[in-house]
Amino acid sequence: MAKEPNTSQKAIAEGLDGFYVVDAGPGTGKTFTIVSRYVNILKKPDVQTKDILLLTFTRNAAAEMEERIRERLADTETGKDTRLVQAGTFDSFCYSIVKESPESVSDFLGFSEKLTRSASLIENETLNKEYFNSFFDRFNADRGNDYGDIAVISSTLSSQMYVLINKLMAKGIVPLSRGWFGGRDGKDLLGDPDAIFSSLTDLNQVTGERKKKNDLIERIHGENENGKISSDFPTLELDDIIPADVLRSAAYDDRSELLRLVHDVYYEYLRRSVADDRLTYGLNSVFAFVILYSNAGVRGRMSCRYVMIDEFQDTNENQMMIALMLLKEPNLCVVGDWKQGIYGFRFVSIDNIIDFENRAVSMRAYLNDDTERIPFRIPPATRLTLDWNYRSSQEVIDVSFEVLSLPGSKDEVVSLDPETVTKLKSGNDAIGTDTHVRFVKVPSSDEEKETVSRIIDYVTGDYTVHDDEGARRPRYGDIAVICRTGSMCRAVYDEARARGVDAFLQGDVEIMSTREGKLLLAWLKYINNRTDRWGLIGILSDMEYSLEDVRKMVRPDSDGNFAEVPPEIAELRKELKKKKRRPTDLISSVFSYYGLNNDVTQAIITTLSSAHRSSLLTIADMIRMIERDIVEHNTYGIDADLDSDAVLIQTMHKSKGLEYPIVIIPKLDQGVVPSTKGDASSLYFNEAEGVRCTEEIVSNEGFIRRGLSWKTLLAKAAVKKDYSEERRTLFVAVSRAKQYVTMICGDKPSKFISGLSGDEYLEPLGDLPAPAPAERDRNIPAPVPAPYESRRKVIGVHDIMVFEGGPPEEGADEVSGKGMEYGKKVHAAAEGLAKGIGPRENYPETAAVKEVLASVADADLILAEVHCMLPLNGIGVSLSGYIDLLALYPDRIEVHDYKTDVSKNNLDAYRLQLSVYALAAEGYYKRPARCVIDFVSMGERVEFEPIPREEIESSVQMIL
DNA sequence: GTAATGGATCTTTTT
DNA sequence: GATCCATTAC
Repeated sequence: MAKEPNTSQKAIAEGLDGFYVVDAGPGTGKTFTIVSRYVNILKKPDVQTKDILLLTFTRNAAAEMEERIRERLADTETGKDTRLVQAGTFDSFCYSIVKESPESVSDFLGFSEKLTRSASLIENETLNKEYFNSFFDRFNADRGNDYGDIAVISSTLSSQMYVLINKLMAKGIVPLSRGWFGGRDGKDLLGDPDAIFSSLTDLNQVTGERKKKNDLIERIHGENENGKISSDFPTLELDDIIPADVLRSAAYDDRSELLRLVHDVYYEYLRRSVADDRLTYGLNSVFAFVILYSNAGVRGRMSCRYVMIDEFQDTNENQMMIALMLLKEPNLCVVGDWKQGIYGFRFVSIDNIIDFENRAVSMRAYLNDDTERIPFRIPPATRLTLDWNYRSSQEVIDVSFEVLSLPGSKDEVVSLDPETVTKLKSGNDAIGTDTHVRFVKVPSSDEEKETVSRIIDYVTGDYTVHDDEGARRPRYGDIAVICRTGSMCRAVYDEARARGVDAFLQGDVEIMSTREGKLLLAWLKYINNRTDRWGLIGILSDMEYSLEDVRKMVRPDSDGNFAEVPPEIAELRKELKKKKRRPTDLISSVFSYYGLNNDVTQAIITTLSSAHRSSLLTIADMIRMIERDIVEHNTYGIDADLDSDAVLIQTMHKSKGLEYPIVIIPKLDQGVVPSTKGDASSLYFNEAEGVRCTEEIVSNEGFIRRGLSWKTLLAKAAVKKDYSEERRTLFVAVSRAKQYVTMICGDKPSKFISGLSGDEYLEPLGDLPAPAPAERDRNIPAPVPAPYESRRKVIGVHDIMVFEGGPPEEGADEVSGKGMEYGKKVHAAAEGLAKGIGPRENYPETAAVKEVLASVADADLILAEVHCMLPLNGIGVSLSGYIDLLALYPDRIEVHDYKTDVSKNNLDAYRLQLSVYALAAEGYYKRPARCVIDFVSMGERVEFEPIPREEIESSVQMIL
């Protein structure tokens, strides 16, 4: 990366006021430029950190951005208070907007129920779908009859309804008590019937489309024979043209009943979530929008003079409107690359960046409809382009750009406006001639094998990798295998492991379907209910008890007696039952009984304990959650161990934002890249068609049954395939590479690879043997031993606290004299107070909390609800928890924790808890910490020094 | 040129 | 079961 900005970087970093759209292709030094621009803005005499807001999408990107800004600010004299750099993810910023004025949501939507500041954001999508599911069941039972046939169909399509509603949220379309807000007052929900009609007309007339039309007629007649099509579709011969009135009724299909249903389900879902004080990411951003729209005070407090947004191609319409309302002055800089917009299926639209000016103008008009929310005219946007790529060789860059104009099927015509494509120049001069793009064709069954052979070839053959330290031979860690699908990733991974090639699968794994998941499930069932056969059977069969023995234990003999359960198991059950209220501890204990500690157990523990933290799961809840995950094939990410020298295997989507010297892209086969899959849902929403359902209730000759809507089938046929997003996905994959790219296809090469290669392919390498570790380049450090044993266990602080008189009540976070719900509310109010937000309700404790805050008013930095981690290296454990209040002074730290207890019975447990926080804070801020327990209900304060690390370690060991 | 037939292959998921 | 493409048939 250039130390001195190049001309285009400089132009962007120095254009400070006004609207800017920055086209930042891969490897163009985007972060560097944004950081420079940030510092330049801050250098202006009248600008403070609070005036600038920097938003991105991933936590990683936000953290990196913040870190690099801090680094630069440390070297730059700005004379400004730089403690509060505002850089974060869109979602976290939205969350803070929601916390700013949760009650506005109800005011706007007309609910009597109120959202509060202690609303919890549930990240786990399984839980969210389950919640929606039970809400939807109830809705259907109570009100299903009001919506006729469509409710009968949709009642079985809960998860599709959930997806649909989430898409509407992403588009900023919100139901009001009557009608819709956003989406042109709901008109968007009908799609574009005119366009549908005209392209349906083409089916009759345009050659090449005729076949599609005939297929459709055939399909409908076929379904008709099964009685699945309503009788109003005419009988047609294959070559007949479909009458215009038939096409018209398909395009302009009256869907008012369906829309009314979707509206009411959506509206009641919002109400229910508000009543339960429960947020998802989708709700969080809709509510943030609603609050900003309806509450001028919040707008005034949260808006800034300068806003910068990174990865702008990934914003949805809702987020763009939020961004506009966050501006005090017309100073907005959006940075992104439409060529890397690959999240269309999440209703992200690259039009935000491509059509930025027009969108901004029409959004402003819309948002300023009745009152001024955006206090300025949208200025003409300056478009700037970063044109030097410091990552890849020119050859790699050229091939990646070529992808953008390749048709995905024989008939597709790519319309690519050359104006919008800026060719990048390679600025990575070190590479020289050490670069290539290769194409290989092998029999389809050998694609994994060839992929692994190509990996081996790269680490053993005559290739040179150039990095900061100079030139050297490639090693496994330089290589990434990037696949379109998760299943191909797994296939390559299996082959690599089988051949002795170190590889890491960065994928989403069905963790609950593994042996680990199923064992845990069995134990949870058995703990929950001793007579749950499936619990005991699961445990015993894993222990290889014979079928006969198992049968005797779970099924009574003729006298009604059960055979005795092995004492070891019965004993363990007793032990585990005690940990019923500490799920993290319970789960870890199950795994440690089997000596299991690996990526999967790690992921299971993290998943379940974070789900527990946000919604207090009981054992029965966890059982349901695991079962649902197994049935629905739900997957969870597993963390990469980036230190080890291993080939990384990941999907194209996951590869975004990363770079590797060598990239191998296998399975460029027909139907795979580009993927020819469409949306298979019955109930769906897209821009062209609007909300539609492929199913309907059909009555034929007196029979009433669930059939297919021919109108929807026709409308679907009217939408042309567009492989643009597939092209962009491959563009992302190829542009990850710095030097070497190998693309592999099977017997049926896709249009993409044949277009790039001109159908010239290298011969397969066959079965290359993997090098023995010693034969690899001597420069390579010895391979890291299997990381499994050293994996760190993360335990919640509460799991090591021992309370007087037994563990706290079911689900309680901590003991509290006034009950756990009460404690939670006081904490939430205290967190609000710390951030300068007055409490909505006044608790007797509020005065005490204010006093505490007053006592730390002179601190440099006050943080509320800080997550902290204390690594205990001696025993391979990290303790995690949340600090209520952290006050940072130049020479010391104060760690506070509020307790609503009415006695000091649990002082020892709290002493341990705060000591963990204190040591964690000391480690982070490198200065001594003191602990303060604020018994806010009793109005007392207990101060002490943290207990030594060794004592904490031994407390942890007690529960391991 | 353009219908019919057969074979192969079947998603992606920041917070 | 949908959908692509290549092959065959006319």
